[in-house]
Amino acid sequence: MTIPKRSRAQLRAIQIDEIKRVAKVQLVTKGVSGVSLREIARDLGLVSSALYRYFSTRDELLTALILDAYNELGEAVEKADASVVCDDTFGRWRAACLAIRQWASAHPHEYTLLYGTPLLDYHAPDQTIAPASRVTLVLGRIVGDAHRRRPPSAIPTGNEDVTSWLNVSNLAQALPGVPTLYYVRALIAWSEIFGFLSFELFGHFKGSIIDYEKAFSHVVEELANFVLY
Amino acid sequence: MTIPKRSRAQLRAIQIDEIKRVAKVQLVTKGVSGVSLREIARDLGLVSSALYRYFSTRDELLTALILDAYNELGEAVEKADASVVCDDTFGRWRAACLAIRQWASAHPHEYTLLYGTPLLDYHAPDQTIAPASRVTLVLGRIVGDAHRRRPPSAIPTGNEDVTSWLNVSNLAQALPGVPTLYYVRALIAWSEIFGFLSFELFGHFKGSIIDYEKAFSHVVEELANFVLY
DNA sequence: TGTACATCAGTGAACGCGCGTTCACTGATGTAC
DNA sequence: TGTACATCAGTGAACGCGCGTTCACTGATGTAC
Repeated sequence: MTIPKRSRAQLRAIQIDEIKRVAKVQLVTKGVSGVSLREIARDLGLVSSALYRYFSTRDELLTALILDAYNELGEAVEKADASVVCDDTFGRWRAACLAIRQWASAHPHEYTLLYGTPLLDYHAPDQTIAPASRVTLVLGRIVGDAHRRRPPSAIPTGNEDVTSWLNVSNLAQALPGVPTLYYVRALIAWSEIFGFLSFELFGHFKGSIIDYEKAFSHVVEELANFVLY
Repeated sequence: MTIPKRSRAQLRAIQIDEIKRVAKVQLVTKGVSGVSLREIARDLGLVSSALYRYFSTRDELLTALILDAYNELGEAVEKADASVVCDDTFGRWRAACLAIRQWASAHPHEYTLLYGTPLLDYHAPDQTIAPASRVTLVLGRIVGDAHRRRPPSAIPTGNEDVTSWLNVSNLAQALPGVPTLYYVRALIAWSEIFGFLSFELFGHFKGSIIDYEKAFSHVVEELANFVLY
């Protein structure tokens, strides 16, 4: 009987995963404020100070949870987008949006961690920017592809100067090939997807909507007509 | 020198206002979780148990804050709507939406209390339903008035059965005179207003928007075209 | 108009609980020569 | 291949702090007759 030997680095990685696993259970059952280092330690049969070998502060642990959540969501949406043939921009839009809702429904507390009230006294480190952008980049690419496929005659023109109130260079990067006139629409579509899901999860649609999945898919269609063409 | 005599009922009302005043300061400076009965008592020079004469539990105090916030916002929006001549539905829509944003910007923590992550272990009593509906009713009435003024020829028709996934009787009441086909659009417009404001206040638009007020007013215009005509 | 009694605001002590973080330490595992 | 030293996981006690809620009580204010 040989004991499988794991290196310190391996054991360390395993322990970090264990801590995050238990923390996520607490997140799901009691919300962010219920994530407690002392309770994690208790659950793992450790003394509370032992956790400081892995996370030097509670905020650092929360950051890890946030990063994981952004990456999970981002990966789900990227996969959904990739599962539809590139030319079918409407299908890609639909798939991406449904993937967002699916993830949010399956992980309401993680969703809340990302899109609910920001944590007080918590400041997201720069680390989180890239994972947080994954979803947005997918949506922007789809909108961009849709507009690149439009006949030039169908492209609306306008002469309002938008540079004073929108960050055009940033949006141009996120929405490649999209006419400036559509930037506001893109921002609306983007924020409406999450606005709808927040309203759904936070209970503001109670009494108005019976079947949320069906309602959301109609919303997605309306938004597609609004932003893709 | 006569001491102005106040009845017990008057003194009680004054004390309740004082407690709420201090609680709101805590709400603004430290968020909901920072609202502490013991600290309120300290601020007022009272012993903590004295507060139980006025609020039998912390949740009851929070409910009072929520009610006040809903009513403040509702009143602001009702006034904005009433300040525009009734026939000008676009003007009324614009005024109402801007009033929402103005209130949210001026009271971000109260806004968060109403539209951010719901409080854990807090269940809103039925009391809050009516004040919470005030804003929605104003918006619904404007949309309804807009549709009632449309020539019948311009009213789109569709034959999709919406009753299985929307609460039609409820929506018919909130959107008097609005064709069923527009219910989804109304829900989108409604949730987008708050979705936008949440994204703004919670920092998700950072890097995309420079002048939020101007961006919001464009959003309001797009939504008006989307939902009023 | 005065007395008797009920109501109610506020006191002070206590219950029982939670938390993040620091620090000096033991003992096992890994590394360099 | 064996020894010396450094690294690191985990311990246990402590610091210093917070909270909501209950309960028996005092003393002032209001009410009914």
